[in-house]
Amino acid sequence: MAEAVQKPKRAARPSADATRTRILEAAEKLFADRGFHGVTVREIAREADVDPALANYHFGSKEQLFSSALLARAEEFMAEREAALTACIADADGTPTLESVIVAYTHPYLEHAQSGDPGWRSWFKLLAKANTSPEWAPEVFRDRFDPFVRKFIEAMKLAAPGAPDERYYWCYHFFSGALVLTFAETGRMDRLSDGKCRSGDLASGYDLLVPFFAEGFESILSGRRPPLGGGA
Amino acid sequence: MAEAVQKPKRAARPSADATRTRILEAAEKLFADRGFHGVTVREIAREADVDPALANYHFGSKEQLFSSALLARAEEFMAEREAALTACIADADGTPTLESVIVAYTHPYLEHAQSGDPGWRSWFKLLAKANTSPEWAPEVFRDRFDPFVRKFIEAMKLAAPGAPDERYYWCYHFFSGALVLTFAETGRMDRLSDGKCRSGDLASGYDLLVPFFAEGFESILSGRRPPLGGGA
DNA sequence: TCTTTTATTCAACGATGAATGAAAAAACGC
DNA sequence: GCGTTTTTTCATTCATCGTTGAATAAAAGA
Repeated sequence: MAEAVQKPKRAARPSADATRTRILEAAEKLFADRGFHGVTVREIAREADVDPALANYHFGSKEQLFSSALLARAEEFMAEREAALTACIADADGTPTLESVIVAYTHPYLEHAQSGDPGWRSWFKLLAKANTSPEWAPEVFRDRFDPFVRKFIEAMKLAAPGAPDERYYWCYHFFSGALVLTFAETGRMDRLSDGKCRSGDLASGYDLLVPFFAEGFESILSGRRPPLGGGA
Repeated sequence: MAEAVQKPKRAARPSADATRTRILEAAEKLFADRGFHGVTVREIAREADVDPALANYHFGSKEQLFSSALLARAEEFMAEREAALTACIADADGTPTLESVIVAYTHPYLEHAQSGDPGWRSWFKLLAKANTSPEWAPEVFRDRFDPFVRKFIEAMKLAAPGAPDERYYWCYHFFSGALVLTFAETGRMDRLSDGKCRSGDLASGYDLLVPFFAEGFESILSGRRPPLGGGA
């Protein structure tokens, strides 16, 4: 268990919390850029301008440091999104539109990306890397992310009931792949479009992403567009 | 430059090519599972059952070995897809449907995943990891993947002309995020659905993915569903 | 103030990383 | 077969990894 928060039975020395924060921020940034194995504890310490031994002192191990970095913003992020989702359902008396559910799920990404705190953009990159390397912090996915995703899928069922169960999961899967990649800002689009399109222009991406996936979800879940049937 | 194929001015010793192949296969598998920095050259050599020095002898460096592993199947894969795309356009006299373009782009994934050669499934995982860590082999993306993606986007313009340029890029971006994640088989869906849905059932995923994205593309590119406009 | 707890520094530990160069072995052209 | 080239082995290069323990400093409790 990552000791992200030391038990404060006695008041912590003022600079200790600051040290932990500095290490976490450095870890977030470097892990986001180069992944778990691409970064050394010493690099993180250098970036945070602290002694290398402090990373282990405060977080126990490199693995726990990674988990702590991923977890740090996950709590806040998931709580916000869950509140948005609950409100979205309540506002619609239990029958929200697909688009409103997608907005509730997605809008916190945009908000934080534009919040002025660059740490959020790093964290989204970290999330993208962890998404294709779940072995780095499986417990964070299991305990923090998965439960919220299940609520999202329940909301999708409220918005578009009656489809076969597997379709909700596959549709979510497509959606999450696109969403996570979009907010990872890999810069690929910039190159492909010769600069006409910028990965960092997340507002434009968001404005297109929401209707794009609302339509995709609806066509599949309503059965308006049937599965191909030729894949077997 | 990765010497994926040694210049055969003299016939190579039979076992030399076999050694290279064994190293490449081991590298493909291990890099796919744990990423570039998560694997050591010694592990690859052990998996391939060869001396560790041979990896450097045949490929020059760990980085070139990674590039070679990513490149190995890329040539064949991209050529097939390009042929499919060209045929799809020609068959429709220059005005293909969105769905047919998506099928041409995507179907080779499914074919190889079901080909019985498990190396392809590893390679798709490798692709997914490289997709969020393009710094591992930037030249492969630039030289092999990007040109084909540009052709795909041109085909989308034939199928649904007249939309603002950026929309094609963003739509492709969403699509590629979902596609790559789907064929990476992370197993996340299995867990989320309590086993009701299997990541490895790529035929089912493909059958839903094609209509899902055909509809998403169409709604955005035709302007039937306008961008949100609230993201700024 | 004195004791206890918490935080930080510093110097190491053993293990392992990628890569290399020289020597040995195997296949080749002739 | 013989000389040449290609491939393989082996020992070793230097650098660095994550982590630890002892010593020191700073804060907090009494």
